[in-house]
Amino acid sequence: MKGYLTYLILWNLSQTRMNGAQITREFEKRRGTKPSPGTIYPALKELKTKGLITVDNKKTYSLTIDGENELKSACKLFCKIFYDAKEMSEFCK
Amino acid sequence: MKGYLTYLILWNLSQTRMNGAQITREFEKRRGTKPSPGTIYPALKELKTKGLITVDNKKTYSLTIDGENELKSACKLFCKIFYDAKEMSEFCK
DNA sequence: TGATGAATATTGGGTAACCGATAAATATAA
DNA sequence: TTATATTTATCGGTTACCCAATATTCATCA
Repeated sequence: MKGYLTYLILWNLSQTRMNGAQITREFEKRRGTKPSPGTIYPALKELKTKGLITVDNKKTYSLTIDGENELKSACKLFCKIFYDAKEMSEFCK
Repeated sequence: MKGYLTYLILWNLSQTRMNGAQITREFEKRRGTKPSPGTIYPALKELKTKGLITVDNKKTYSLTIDGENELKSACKLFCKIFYDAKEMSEFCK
């Protein structure tokens, strides 16, 4: 299960502003394992380059307007692909 | 968003037995675009090699016991990673 | 102030995941 | 049967995705 990292960074930042370490902990909760710094910071850098997130002087990241729009599209696609996620959660009980 | 294909093949086969063309159509519905045959058949082959699915003489694929167990674990992980999928679906409305 | 740990960042890959092109097998029907 | 479409399969290649290792900056407090 790869490929969801960037998407989840945007999603997390849409809920609350965070720094890199907080994002890392968030992923640890979700996946069980900590993502490597070599995973998280290049990802943040790329998102910044694309203008989807911004950083303040305290290294706190937050979504831009473009980032929110991007997340919205990604979110729509996610929900379309996994439209039956509810049944999945029943299945694995 | 990559990495969910194998997982969704297992999930689809847990719902109903299917051949390669049907699986392809299922993905077209979910993603909007058809996966290439170069995507779907090697994936099926690998799952068969791993003993997670079987094929009958009509090329109809179905889950094995191992496949069902594997799916269950993958499903649990999926639900853990995307535990707030419901809020996501609200977000992108 | 200096030291120690935490957070941030970069670099250089490795490989899983997927695709396009092509070919072969199978089904459908004319 | 012949022809046409559909399905199945393989192969080579590309890239997205992520990691480990290392370096640097920052924060905290003795």
